[in-house]
Amino acid sequence: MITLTEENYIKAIFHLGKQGSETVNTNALAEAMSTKASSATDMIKKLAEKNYANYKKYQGVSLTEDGKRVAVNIIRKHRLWEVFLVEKLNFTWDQVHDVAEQLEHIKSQKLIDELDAFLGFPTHDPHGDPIPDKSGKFIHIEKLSLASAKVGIVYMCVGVNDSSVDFLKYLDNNAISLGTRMEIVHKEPFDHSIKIRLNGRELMVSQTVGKNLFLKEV
Amino acid sequence: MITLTEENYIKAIFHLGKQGSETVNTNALAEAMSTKASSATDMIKKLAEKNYANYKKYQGVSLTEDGKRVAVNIIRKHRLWEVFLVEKLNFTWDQVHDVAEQLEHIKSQKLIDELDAFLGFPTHDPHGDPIPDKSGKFIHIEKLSLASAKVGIVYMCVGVNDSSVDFLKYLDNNAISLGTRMEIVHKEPFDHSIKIRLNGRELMVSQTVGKNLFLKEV
DNA sequence: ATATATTTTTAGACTTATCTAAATATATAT
DNA sequence: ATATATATTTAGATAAGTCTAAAAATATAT
Ligand SMILES: [Mn+2]
Ligand SMILES: [Mn+2]
Ligand SMILES: [Mn+2]
Ligand SMILES: [Mn+2]
Repeated sequence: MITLTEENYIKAIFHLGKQGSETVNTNALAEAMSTKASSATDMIKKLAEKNYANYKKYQGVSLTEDGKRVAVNIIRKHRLWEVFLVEKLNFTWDQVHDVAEQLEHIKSQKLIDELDAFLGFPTHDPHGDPIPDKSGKFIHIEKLSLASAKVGIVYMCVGVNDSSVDFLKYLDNNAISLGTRMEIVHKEPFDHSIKIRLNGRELMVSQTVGKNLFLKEV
Repeated sequence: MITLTEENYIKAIFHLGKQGSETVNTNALAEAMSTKASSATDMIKKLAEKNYANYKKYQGVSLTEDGKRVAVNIIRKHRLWEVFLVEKLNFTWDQVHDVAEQLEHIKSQKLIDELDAFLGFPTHDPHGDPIPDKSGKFIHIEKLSLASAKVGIVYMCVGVNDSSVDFLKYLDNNAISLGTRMEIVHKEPFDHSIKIRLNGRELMVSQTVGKNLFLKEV
């Protein structure tokens, strides 16, 4: 039996440590969990005790195979629910995350299998993030950030790095969504801002935007 | 802020005390919550403190208007999710309750409003229980138990009193579901068993079944 | 009316997850 | 190499929800 809190820590270790294999610092984990380092230490010990995490004092934490399995399953549930909310319940992509944070902890194998089928076995969530299949495999599409895109080439938007409400609304306000095509017009060396052309009009975006928007060549 | 545990106690008080207005014994509440009377006492105090419950020592507990609002909202969510699971995700009526027990605690007004609309504003759950509308109103249809039905009259099954897996599977095995029509053929005075006719065939059911199946005249 | 049984509450302990403050280990700078 | 800074762990408290055992109140029986 695994608690909701344990699940959330495991998920955080997975995300911080590149799929849970790299070692994660106690402070980084505490920061991600909006808690104190002492609390993180307590939980790390508990996860190690339960064989979800590898831990040596002062040496950071990583996930065991069991821990990774748990993490992937929660991520799968989270992203499937996000698809459901957008596709079936008229949520926008900036409204789904908080609800999915709750829904991802519902325990029922049949529920998630049926939801997957009901949605037509989606491979990506509303933010372009891949949805692991039942066996835990991610479909990885190669993508690059707008910041590293090349002038003169046409790309399609395939994801976001930052899924914050503010960023997603910024994209909405500028009519950028998954599938939107854009050409890189100019990259300003001074402040790394980027001029792009989409749907005829030109738009200037900051380096921050550039780093948080994922593209692929079309 | 209200915890999951508080919500479950409030729901139990509501169900035990006929919509929360009648007074509920500490022992009955503990029994319903599968816990000890001392724990129930602690929670009753807490609910009274938060103005969800009326409580005088040794005199039992009932819900305040606030408490009733909370209870009705949870019941609304529970039953809407049950409809979703049956209508959209191929769950059978004996599979939905445990999952709905989890889903009913998800907090998002938009989620429940949109789910309601997505399902076509259903008025009853898969067990025939009424779903309160957004304002908390129940549509009450008059129904009677099979045990109190009259010989020679034709009825339609509209609900169950006992939603246990065993009872629901018993009904499945005997091809009885919501909407099934049946005529009362004979009521046995000795053990109160009942002979009914449905779809041409005759079936003998016990008094227990009679008390747990709800009908209305057609 | 008094004794007995039942119900309910209280007292004190335990678990999980959190916190603050202090101690200890590791990393960095001179 | 030693001092200083940073990161991590430990110690001790707190709050929520639970438990057992004992005390107190209420209900029932003779
Ligand atoms: Mn999300
Ligand atoms: Mn997402
Ligand atoms: Mn139910
Ligand atoms: Mn139901």
